[in-house]
Amino acid sequence: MLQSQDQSLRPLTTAHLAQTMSLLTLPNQELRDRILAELAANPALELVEERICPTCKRRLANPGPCPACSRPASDDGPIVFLSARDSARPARSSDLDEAPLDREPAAPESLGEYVLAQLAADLRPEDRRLAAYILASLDDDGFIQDPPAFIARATHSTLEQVDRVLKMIARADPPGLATPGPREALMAQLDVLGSDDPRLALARRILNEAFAELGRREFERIADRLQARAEAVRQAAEYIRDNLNPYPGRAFWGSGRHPVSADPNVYHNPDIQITLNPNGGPASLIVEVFAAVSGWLRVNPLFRQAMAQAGEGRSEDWSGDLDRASLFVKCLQQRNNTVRRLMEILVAGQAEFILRGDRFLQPLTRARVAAEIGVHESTVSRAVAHKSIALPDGRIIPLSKFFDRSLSVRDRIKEIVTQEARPLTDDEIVEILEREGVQVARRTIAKYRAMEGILPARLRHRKQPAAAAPA
DNA sequence: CTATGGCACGGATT
DNA sequence: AATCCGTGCCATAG
Repeated sequence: MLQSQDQSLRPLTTAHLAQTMSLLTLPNQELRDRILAELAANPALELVEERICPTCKRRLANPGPCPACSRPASDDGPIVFLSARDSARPARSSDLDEAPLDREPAAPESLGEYVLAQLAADLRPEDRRLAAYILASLDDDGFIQDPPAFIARATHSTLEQVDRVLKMIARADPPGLATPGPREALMAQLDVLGSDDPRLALARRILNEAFAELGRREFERIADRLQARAEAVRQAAEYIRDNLNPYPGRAFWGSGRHPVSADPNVYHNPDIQITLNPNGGPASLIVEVFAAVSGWLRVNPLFRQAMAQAGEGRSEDWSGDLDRASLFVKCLQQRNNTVRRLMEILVAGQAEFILRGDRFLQPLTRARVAAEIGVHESTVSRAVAHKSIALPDGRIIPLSKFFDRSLSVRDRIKEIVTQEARPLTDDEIVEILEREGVQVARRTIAKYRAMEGILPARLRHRKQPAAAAPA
């Protein structure tokens, strides 16, 4: 901790670089913990309260005018800016009235307060106490252990009331809270998402009828039972894994301390969100890079002042804090800056992909992006790693998908196969793609097929819907 | 003989 | 420096 010798110099460049790199890799969930730890340990750091843009109601993470609103409406280019973390939930007017939100965001209890604040407007006065009781009874995973009847008795409420409030809570921001277990949490999240993703219907059936098998990844067995294609089941499972979270209480407040159950089915709240710009043209997007904490960090000016006034006796102790604080702030700014520039390029180059789906992903390498924004390619690599992004249609995908060379081809292959009149061999698929200007090796088609769970031509006979029934 | 899956090499990523 | 991914070559199933 104390490295008193180093302080004479300013070896900040290397330390700066190292820390920036390490921060860059962190997703918001973990960055948040990191920031809170730093705040607690360093009195020179200060968390300044967030501001809310008066016109568009967005929470701003930086000083200065709101970038989403200060742009002229005629500008159709993408708008990329930093916004205070608030995950996939659009700003609601009711939040603004209850302005003092998580100022001290660490305490797990505040998850309840956070949800309660959202519900405040819609909640009948007589249900308020009930909601508070339920939220207080949630366990760490966000589940409610007690059966509704028990709650009703404990709070002198009717079962109808309890059910209604439970439903409201389950639809609130970390969706799926106050459900009895992972399965119900996932189903509640499906209802909230309600996008038009084709995998959604099957996902719902799987949760309903084959939840245990899903946990064991027995896709073939599920396909059998539901009379569906194994490929479709696999995709639905993928959708569940990417977009839903079986432990709604954990994802929200960071998984740092929990043993995180080796369950890979945990999604992070997005670190970035892209929405359509209602004021701009059809291709105008708003990109919000969420800050990890509400408000913005700076070196406490009072602390700096106090140090200047204090005698020399104390100042060494404090200057260490001061240096660390300003270093930390700089690193954070650098991280934000890098991510912001990265997103500018991604949105500019991949608008089609964002708006129209996997097929339209342009081939893009991290190296090219690195050259474009003038950083080392490993920097881009770190900026992309471990981050997730919410697309306008509600899908939440890892940021690295933007660099997946095979995505568009795999998507095309899926389509070709579903539309084929007779089973096409890998070589024939190669030819089709060739004619479309896409050059891939035959061997690669085989690999992609495997990835998508598509059977080889020999084994996939006719139609797609229900092919696996007879014994 | 043809369509696929296994193994290994070379470039890209981390 | 370690690892991942697209490909080419080869053995094998049908």
